[in-house]
Amino acid sequence: MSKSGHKIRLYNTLSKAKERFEPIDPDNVRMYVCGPTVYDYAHIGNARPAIVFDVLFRLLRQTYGADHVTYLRNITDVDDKINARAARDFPGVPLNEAIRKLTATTERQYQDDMKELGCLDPTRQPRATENIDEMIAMITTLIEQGHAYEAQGHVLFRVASFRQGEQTRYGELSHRSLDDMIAGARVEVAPYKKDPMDFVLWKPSDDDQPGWDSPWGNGRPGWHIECSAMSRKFLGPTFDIHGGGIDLSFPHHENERAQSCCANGTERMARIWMHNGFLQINGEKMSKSLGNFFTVHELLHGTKFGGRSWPGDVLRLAMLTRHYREPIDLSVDRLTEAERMLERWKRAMAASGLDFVEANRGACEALGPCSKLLAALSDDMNMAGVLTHLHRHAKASESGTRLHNAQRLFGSLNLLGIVSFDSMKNWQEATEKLQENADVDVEKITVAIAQRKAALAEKNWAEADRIRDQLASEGIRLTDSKDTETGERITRWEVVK
RNA sequence: GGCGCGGUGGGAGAGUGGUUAUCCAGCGGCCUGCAAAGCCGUGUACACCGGUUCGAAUCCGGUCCGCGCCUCCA
Repeated sequence: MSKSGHKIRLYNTLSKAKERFEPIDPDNVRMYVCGPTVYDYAHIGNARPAIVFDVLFRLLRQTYGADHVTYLRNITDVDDKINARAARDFPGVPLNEAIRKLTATTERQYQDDMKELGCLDPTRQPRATENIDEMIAMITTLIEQGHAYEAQGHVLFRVASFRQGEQTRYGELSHRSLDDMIAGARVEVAPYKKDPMDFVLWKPSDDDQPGWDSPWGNGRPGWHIECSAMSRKFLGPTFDIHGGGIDLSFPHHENERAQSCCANGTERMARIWMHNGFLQINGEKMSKSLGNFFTVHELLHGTKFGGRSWPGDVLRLAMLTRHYREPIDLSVDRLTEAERMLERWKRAMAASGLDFVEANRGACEALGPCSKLLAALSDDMNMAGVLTHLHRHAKASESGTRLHNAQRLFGSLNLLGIVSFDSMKNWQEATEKLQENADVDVEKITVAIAQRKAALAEKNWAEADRIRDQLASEGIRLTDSKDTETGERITRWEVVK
């Protein structure tokens, strides 16, 4: 049971069912998510797992306490794509230096992008190149225990050795049998493999490739081993949640799991395996060849998508308008709808008496989510249910119990990382600034409103409308409302951009 | 070829063996001198064909269509 009383249920790819989430250690809930390979700007598809698991991170922090959750997201900075890109972008520079430059810049871009999307920093973001020793140690163990073998400078994992008695365990996660995989394999099998499914743990490096000394000569790790080595180092042999995109379930996660269980002598690597669905653009798979490939940076700052840029909070909300396990279609319509929703919520909060000034920071940040919303979120992150409750609070804060619902709305949006005290403060200041900076004569407007009020009192509709139209032509919009107590007409004005 | 996922009203998107999802748009009404905003009400929806059932969009079988993975990929 969580400290705040709600029960979290999560869908486990391994069991193909929603499971009650029971942390191994409630004082240290541990989650590992596969992070980026830093060779280029993150594309918008990369943003989905970052956002989805950030929401889960926030839910876990809310449930078990902010100091009782460890979220690890790795940085893959050794990879053949990186080598190729470094050589291309930094010709004439020694490869190691070129790689360092490339990965450092790309990683910085990634961090900036994710921050703009409202993602908290994971607890740790270990780099592969800083944990080569741990990988070598793990590979050594695997060889010693007969789970791996050396062949022509390569070290390969013996897939058939991941078993329980007579029962092979390889394929349990992605739910496919070894026979199926071999039958359906379309890749040529390297001659040094004893079995077609065996995969690389370590491979030799040429002089023009990054390499590290190892018992098997100068070489570099295979892709899968880094996650096994780093998760063990920072989270231990068995942890609570392993996340990533659905495309990673095979072979990456299958391989990770085989390596870790064999090397650690454990039955399980992670208790729950979670996978987010793929992102599409206007109904098509995003790919460079289709010309519908967009980076997070382009969406945030460029004009390639829909002819304009999109704020991080809008992108985040749009990304959360579909259940994380389903494919999501990103389109201008979806973004526009998210933007309108968000705009309405912000207006509702501001109009309901929440004032985002520094003096209120502590009180605002202490506001929590509504319990029904939390229950929906805890049900395998049922965002549709979450959105329903957000709408309810927005509606109620516009009409009924205003302040209370605005507080719930803020507390909920804040939990989801869609708004924060600072983002609302900036929004509020920007709105005020728009009024202040606009080239308007407040005195004149005040007089005009008074004149219109007088005209209205005489039921001189024509004159009243003329004044309103005149102001409208100057970019000032008047809106009337009634004082709920006295019934008196209240006229507000705002600058229309 | 193998494995898997999905097809819900004009659009988005949940859920569920019998009871309003929700949001946007539309329509009707309230409020308003009129606007704007807001409020209330409103939809022949659940790919197709069979089967189980008192009752299925929800369970079972089949068909069609779309998609993903099996190769770097979030």
